[in-house]
Amino acid sequence: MTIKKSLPAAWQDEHDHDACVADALSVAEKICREKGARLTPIRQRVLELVWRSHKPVGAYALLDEIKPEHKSAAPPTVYRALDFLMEQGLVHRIQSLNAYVGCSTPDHLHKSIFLICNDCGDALEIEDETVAESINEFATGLGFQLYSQSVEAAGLCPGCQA
Amino acid sequence: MTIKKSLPAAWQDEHDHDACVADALSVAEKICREKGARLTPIRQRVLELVWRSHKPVGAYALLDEIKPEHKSAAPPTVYRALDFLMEQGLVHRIQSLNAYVGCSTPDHLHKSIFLICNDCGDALEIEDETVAESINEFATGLGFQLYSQSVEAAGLCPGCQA
DNA sequence: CATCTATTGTTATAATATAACGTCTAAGAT
DNA sequence: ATCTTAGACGTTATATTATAACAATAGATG
Repeated sequence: MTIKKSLPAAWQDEHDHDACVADALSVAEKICREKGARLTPIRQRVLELVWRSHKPVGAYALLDEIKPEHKSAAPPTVYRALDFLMEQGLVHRIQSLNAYVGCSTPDHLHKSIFLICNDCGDALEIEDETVAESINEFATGLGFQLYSQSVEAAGLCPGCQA
Repeated sequence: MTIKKSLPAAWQDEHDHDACVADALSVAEKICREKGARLTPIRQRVLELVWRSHKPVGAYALLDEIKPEHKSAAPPTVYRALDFLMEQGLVHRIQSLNAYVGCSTPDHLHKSIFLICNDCGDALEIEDETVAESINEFATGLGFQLYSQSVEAAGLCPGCQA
């Protein structure tokens, strides 16, 4: 199931963001159930907030949103939830922003490229094997054993080039 | 001029690191002279320390090295120098580590991939157009105007797989 | 020399992230 | 059922990374 389209339209496509979030949550629930991972209320709430933001969101911004409704929330609360969600592949970290986004296609393992708009701050996740495979070939050719990779590009999205 | 080889041997190749650093400094001097950029003593020293480290090095580690010899050094001292060096393409930032490395081939613009060893912490810069071009095609196809890109891979280098 | 701009000094603070340890809860074992 | 245990969460403190803001100085340029 694909939640966000990896297409030019994706940047204009604001239509059913709430439905998107709801989908993401139900998919997450299913994935965690299958893996025997516990999607606790805090974790679920953090995931929901990450998705609602729909732009990469910082840990402390999430904390600010959670605090009113969860008095005991502190930085570890959020970071633990984010760590869990990243382990489950439900959330990605955008390294260049120290921020987090919901994974568009959490139902299967994949490599992604992020296109990050310097103007509006939106990040588009592109599921990709081409680039991933090139990187893998480089690494293999050098005898390097690859565990993970991060590909982030910055620039201007179509809507912000005006 | 290529300072560090982008080859498997690069990981074993400790031979003439001092010469490497000296080369890097003289190349940097030449580049700055050509551009009319001022490679001040502080900036030169930071560049040298980055090169001496030969692994990605954090800003505060650099600060600790500079303080004894430069009493007025403070975080902005280092960050300003790093910003300058990055603008000149003499240093790269490793996003996944919040750390900095000397650029292997500062004499010309290029796109790089970093292979980062999770065990020894070494980072190998690979000059690359293949991956860069793939990313560029993705971006262009989506109407995205690309400014910069960051490709980092983590794993185990040949020497650390034992 | 006068002026202007880039660089550095200095202090303070923002922003991001983790350590360490205690408590509680929920799931499986007996 | 209750015991046990591992994982989750609470809590406090602190580490790490980075920038803001403004003053002082040095270098280039006319």
